[in-house]
Amino acid sequence: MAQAQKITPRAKDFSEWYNDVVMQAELADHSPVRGCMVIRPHGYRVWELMQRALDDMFKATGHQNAYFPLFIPMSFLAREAEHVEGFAKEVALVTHTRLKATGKSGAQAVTPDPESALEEPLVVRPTSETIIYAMFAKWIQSYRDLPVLLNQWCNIVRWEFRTRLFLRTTEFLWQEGHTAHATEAEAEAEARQMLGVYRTFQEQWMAMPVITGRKTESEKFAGALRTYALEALMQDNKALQAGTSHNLGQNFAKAFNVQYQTAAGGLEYVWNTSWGVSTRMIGGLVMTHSDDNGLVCPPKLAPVQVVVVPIWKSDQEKSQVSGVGGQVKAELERAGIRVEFDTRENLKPGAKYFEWEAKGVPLRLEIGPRDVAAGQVMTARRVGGKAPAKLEGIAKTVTAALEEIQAGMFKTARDRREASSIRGVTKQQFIDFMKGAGGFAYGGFCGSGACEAEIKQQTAATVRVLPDPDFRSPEAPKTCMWCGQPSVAEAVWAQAY
RNA sequence: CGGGGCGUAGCGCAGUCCGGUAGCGCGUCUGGUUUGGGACCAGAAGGUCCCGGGUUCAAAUCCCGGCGCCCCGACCA
Repeated sequence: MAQAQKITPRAKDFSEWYNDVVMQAELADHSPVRGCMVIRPHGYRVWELMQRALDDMFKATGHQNAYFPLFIPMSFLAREAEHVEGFAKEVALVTHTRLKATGKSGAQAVTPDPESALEEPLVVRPTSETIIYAMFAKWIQSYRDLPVLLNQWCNIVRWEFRTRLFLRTTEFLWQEGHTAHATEAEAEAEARQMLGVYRTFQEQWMAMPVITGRKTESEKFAGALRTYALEALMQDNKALQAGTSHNLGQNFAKAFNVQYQTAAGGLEYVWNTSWGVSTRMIGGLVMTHSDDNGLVCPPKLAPVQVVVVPIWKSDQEKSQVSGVGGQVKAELERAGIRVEFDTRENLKPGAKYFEWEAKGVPLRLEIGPRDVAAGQVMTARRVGGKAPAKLEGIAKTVTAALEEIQAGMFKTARDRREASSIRGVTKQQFIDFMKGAGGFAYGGFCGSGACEAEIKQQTAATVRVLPDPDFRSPEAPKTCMWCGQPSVAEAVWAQAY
């Protein structure tokens, strides 16, 4: 309820709009702890639906779930030089194991008991490579033990300066896959495979178009050999990194001594990968599809796919439409559709419409006396118009409509992204583009970190990915769009979240 | 860590300049009438005015000192 508040229009203030949509769709709320969020039932349901789809895909590609601890010995983080460098600035530490009463009141009533200081502080995991590979070292002896294909669903903590609901919070939920392989080629194939899984999920479930590709040195994961990523373009033309997959090489294997005996009797380090997506995707979902009326959710991830709203005047009409509404609900449920029958009597139908629209329900069925008489319901799409539908075969009609909505959302989002992309940019076009509306800019790149840094400094744009073949321009650029030196790869730039 | 905004009922805000003991809208509760795009009438409940000190006969309001939140930038998934 409480639908009277207005959502700030996107055009007025995109950040405010985003906050309003998240809050009014009841996806999440701010917690008493700065930078942390509470994921509310409606938002958590979206996450559960995401988890289920992804988990099925992980299982189908041979992975098993496991769980590793929240606490990691501080020294573990330090074992891989690049890794510790990457995370040192944002780890939370556990230094004591108990509190002591001070006799004061309020916030000063308790204090860490100095007697209980840990000899070695524990870090709250910002990611689990170190503790997982420490365990892999115990479990892996022979080439017969490989590959190891694990995943865990968990929370992690990164102490961020500035946070935003779902997009960047101090604590967030994610999954992290961790694998060990006998050869570099296998590890590379795994990293690429999982990038493909993410792409399938984001395109087909989230209806969010992504560009896949490789990260440059400056953007890759701390400790990885190579990082691959998926980048989506939000409605404000800023890019969102929606997932990453890393070929870790033997960096962690060497740091944690993960070795195996080969068939020939030699001793080799394993090759690792890690890959993850997080609740950040929910932020991506919001900023890809939603409008000034609230959340727009693709049917496959909508907690409520269909809402049935009865309309009546007299008691007789009420019992009539309620009967039909109940039947429709039951029939849709039998067809596996997530449906809500909104029988609340204290709200007028219009108020219900606004509420369910803010919550992103893709399809609404209105049933009034006139519909009952005509053997039909009125269908109203969250995005798109109203049309009557025969009661007979309603489940089929609705299923088809949901599929059409899902496909339509992907197409709309992809068209929008393409309309905000330019290819083969020159330096001046690039500067103007980034200063103006922004979006994805494709151009030649010399590969130098110096060029990258200068571009970032002058335009706030970074290389999002060196795109995979599916996304490259028909003609490979010959020179770096910035410095004019020979291009080593096409790159996609954007200002990013 | 810089720049901006803000903290008063569950939510959104007015009142602060110019001190006089707190109000509006929405929501909530009760009863009744309503219901094809945000219902109406009547009644009711609900507040340490962010915290601490100071000035004053009197502080939401003035002074000093804290704390917290949001937005923008630097850093980052």
